[in-house]
Amino acid sequence: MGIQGLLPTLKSIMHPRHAQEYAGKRAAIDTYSWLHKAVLSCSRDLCHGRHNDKYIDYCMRRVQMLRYYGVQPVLVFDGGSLPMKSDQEIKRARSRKENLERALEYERLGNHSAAYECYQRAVDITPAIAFRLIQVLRQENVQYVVAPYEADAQLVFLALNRHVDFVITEDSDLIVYGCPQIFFKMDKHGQGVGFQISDITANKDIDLSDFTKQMILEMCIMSGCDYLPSLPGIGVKRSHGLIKRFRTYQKALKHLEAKGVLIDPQYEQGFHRAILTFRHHRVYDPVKKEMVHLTGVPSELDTNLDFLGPHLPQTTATAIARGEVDPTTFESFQDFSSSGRLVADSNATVQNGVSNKKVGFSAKKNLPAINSSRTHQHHRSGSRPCFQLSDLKAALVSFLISWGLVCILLACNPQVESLV
DNA sequence: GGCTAGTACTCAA
DNA sequence: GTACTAGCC
Repeated sequence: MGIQGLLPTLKSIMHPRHAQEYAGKRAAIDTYSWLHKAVLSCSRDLCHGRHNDKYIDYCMRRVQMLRYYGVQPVLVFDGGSLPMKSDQEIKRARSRKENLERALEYERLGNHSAAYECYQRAVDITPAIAFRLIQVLRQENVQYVVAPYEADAQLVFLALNRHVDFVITEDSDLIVYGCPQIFFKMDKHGQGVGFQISDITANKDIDLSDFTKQMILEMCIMSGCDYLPSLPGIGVKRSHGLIKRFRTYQKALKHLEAKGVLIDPQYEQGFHRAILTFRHHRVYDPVKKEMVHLTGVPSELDTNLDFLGPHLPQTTATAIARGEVDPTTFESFQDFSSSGRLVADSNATVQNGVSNKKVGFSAKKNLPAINSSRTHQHHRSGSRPCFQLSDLKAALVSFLISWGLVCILLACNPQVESLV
């Protein structure tokens, strides 16, 4: 759900941007935010378990648009859900079920437009739906990675470690996770609004000039987030005022208690957990090819981190990241059966790092989730490997081929022109 | 003024 | 996931 009311309070530092302004850069994409809209055009079929490519077309058009403007996309998918979010998941599942029942009823009564609306609310973005898109990404040589848990944390990991230059999303949580550069609300033409953490000191609505990263995090959690509901009557403005005055959430809570506000004893512990969840979320490191924390866990931290979700063995984490196994069931994804429906083979599971023979997607098996050689090329940190001459040649050849293709397409296909 | 809760919206023929 | 807004404190 993100942080309610956060984006409007940061309006003064949100600037209209176009995808072409990010030419030459690499973007990590919150694919869920695309899929969420993309499935609307074919929700009825998806609710009935029938395949419909429209949502794939939606995503691929955006991929092509970004590539056209010189932006290299890396699509990031959500993985398993966290125990802390299970209540929310149950509520959403119940709401989808109710909407599906309503849709079927409206359809029986012949009210197709009402049924259609309910189908849109009933459609669930399953790992199988994501997997269909991943198959196309593989064919089109588009880089992707499936996060072990929340995509948000994975997106920020890629940005903080310079695997990408910025993130494309609709979700305000990216700011809470500390993402340095975000492109919000990008439409099909490539228009959206840009956000840079370095501008935060210039914000007008709420003064964040002396706020540290930690204070922004605490302000956001206090105003209510996915991992902790806010105290009654506390939104962004009041939590900002409290953190500005008291600097830490502990002191702010003490002040509220002194004023007679009743605070559940569990609340402070929940606050601490929420902080740790944002800071140390489990993500996949495409270079180390293993699960790591978004930011390193200090050795003195003796808290049990089980609420971050279990640590998965390297083979499992890699199979998930590559989209070879379902991140929620660990079952292997199989190709489509003759009926055109996606089936997961229940006999092919990865458990405790011991992979069954069947695990692994047969086609283009050796294509990594994020091609590590490419990833290395784009490293700008101290650990950046040497840039090889063969890489330069390959890059030059692929650049010339790409531009040749663009020119041919422009000459033959008026649809490409419409992207401009 | 700020928060809450409700509604509407995202696609695209 | 978002934005907008009526109604409440």
